[in-house]
Amino acid sequence: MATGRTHRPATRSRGIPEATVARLPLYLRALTGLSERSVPTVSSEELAAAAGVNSAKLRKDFSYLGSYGTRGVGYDVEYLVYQISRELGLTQDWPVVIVGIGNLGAALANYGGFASRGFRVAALIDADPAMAGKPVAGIPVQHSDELEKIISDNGVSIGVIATPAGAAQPVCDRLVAAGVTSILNFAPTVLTVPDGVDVRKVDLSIELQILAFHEQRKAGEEAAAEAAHPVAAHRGDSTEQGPDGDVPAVMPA
Amino acid sequence: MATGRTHRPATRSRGIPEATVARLPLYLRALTGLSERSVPTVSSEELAAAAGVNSAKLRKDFSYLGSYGTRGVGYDVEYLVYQISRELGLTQDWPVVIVGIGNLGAALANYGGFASRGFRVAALIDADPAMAGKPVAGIPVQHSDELEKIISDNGVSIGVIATPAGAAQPVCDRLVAAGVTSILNFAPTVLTVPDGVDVRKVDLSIELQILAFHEQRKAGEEAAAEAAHPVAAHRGDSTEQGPDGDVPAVMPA
DNA sequence: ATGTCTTTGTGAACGCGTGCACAAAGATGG
DNA sequence: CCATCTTTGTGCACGCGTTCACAAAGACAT
Repeated sequence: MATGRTHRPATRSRGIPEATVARLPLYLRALTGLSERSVPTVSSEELAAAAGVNSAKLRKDFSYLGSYGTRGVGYDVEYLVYQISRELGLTQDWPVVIVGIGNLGAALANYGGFASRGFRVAALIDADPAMAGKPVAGIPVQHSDELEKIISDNGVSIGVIATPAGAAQPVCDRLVAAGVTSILNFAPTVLTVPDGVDVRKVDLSIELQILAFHEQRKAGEEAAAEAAHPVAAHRGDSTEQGPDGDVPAVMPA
Repeated sequence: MATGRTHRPATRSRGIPEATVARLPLYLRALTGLSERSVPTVSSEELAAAAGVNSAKLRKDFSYLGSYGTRGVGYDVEYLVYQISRELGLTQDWPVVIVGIGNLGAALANYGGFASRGFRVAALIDADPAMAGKPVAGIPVQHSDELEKIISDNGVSIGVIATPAGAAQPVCDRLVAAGVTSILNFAPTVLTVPDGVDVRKVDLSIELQILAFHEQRKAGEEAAAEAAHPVAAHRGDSTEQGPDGDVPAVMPA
């Protein structure tokens, strides 16, 4: 899970479990697809398959929102789209700022998934004076000096940090001081924020490391299987290097 | 949590809980920072603070790896870096391919966090013939036709998908058929893969939506607090544009 | 109206993850 | 060598999340 919450003691906001909230966007996307194909109703089984989850889980998730289904029939697609959108707060307009317009920041500015979901890129901000005025995704980049003014003029409450690691905390502090209360952090750093501010972290490197762990484990099991069946030698890896690589220097208790 | 696992019934790989594995990269980063500053040892309390977690949790996490600390002193930084790296499989070289060299793919190719952690970008692949040969991050982009050959020649087992949503599943299928067994997916789609293949998902839009939910909730509470202040309006939750917006058309059971 | 059939909504059980609190272990000083 | 002090490693309890399994609810046909 690439999610890094920041000190909210498992608060179930208004009775909706955090895990459920995290899945609502998934359902919403699947439903939007159905809606575009003019599918009128959908069963929990079908929708669950489209969203890649268990149908029981989906039904329980929806039960936290209310009784929006019809037994024997399923869920009305349009109605459910509306209910979930409203629950997530996507029926209103969320101006966001992106700070740090490097490769990643530019990618985010160009990302279509924002505008289609009620998010509006209010401004792109970078510390490099050479970037100022240069348009990215049709929006002129503004200098960091303008940060506080931009936030307050546009009523921005959500900020995206795509700066290098070193700049992240200072930028974060300025965002918070200016009134931002939700931060999506792409910089590989642990951000410290006051109470009441939400931080979510996306870390590309961490995701890859988790994959590497499982990959290594799979390679190890495969090697063990090969040792049992010395014939089927797939993938000439290296010289056998099992899951432990070499011998641990300290014996576990 | 930007994490989307794919059908692994909470398998605790080799006794290490999934939640712990997800935190190991976090510890590793904090430790690397200490190592660069030549700090010899660190206590669980200090390291936990640097990694942004609870110290008890950190100690329990490390206990799954073995007894690598010294009571009364703490943990040896260098030794711990090595142990965690080995556990995550970062002592070996992981060639990865990035498919889909748009804004995001380019950002990933330029991302420094990969190379420094045992990952090597073996190839950049794109379906657009116009991109072929063009260097991105110093690596010439190759055409999709070469995909299978690249994977097998380089022994690639980890693939990164940064294509548009529509192209993701076909690309995924080809990657898997060619031998890739771990996939990091940035496309906003649910990927279907055979057993034995790991998928992790990073979805920028979903993270923002989760933030919007909490933001809305905060705004609602704030409004409720304001409503309570002026004349102490008890339970005025119906006419107020609170967290519910408008009145639900269906009454919950 | 009655029965059958489909699908929801949920009570209950279970398992994982988290955090507390403390005993064990080792360092350090006298 | 003994006492004290620091910090680890972990047993235990608790709460959240997941899954099962089924009763209730409604559609639909007769």
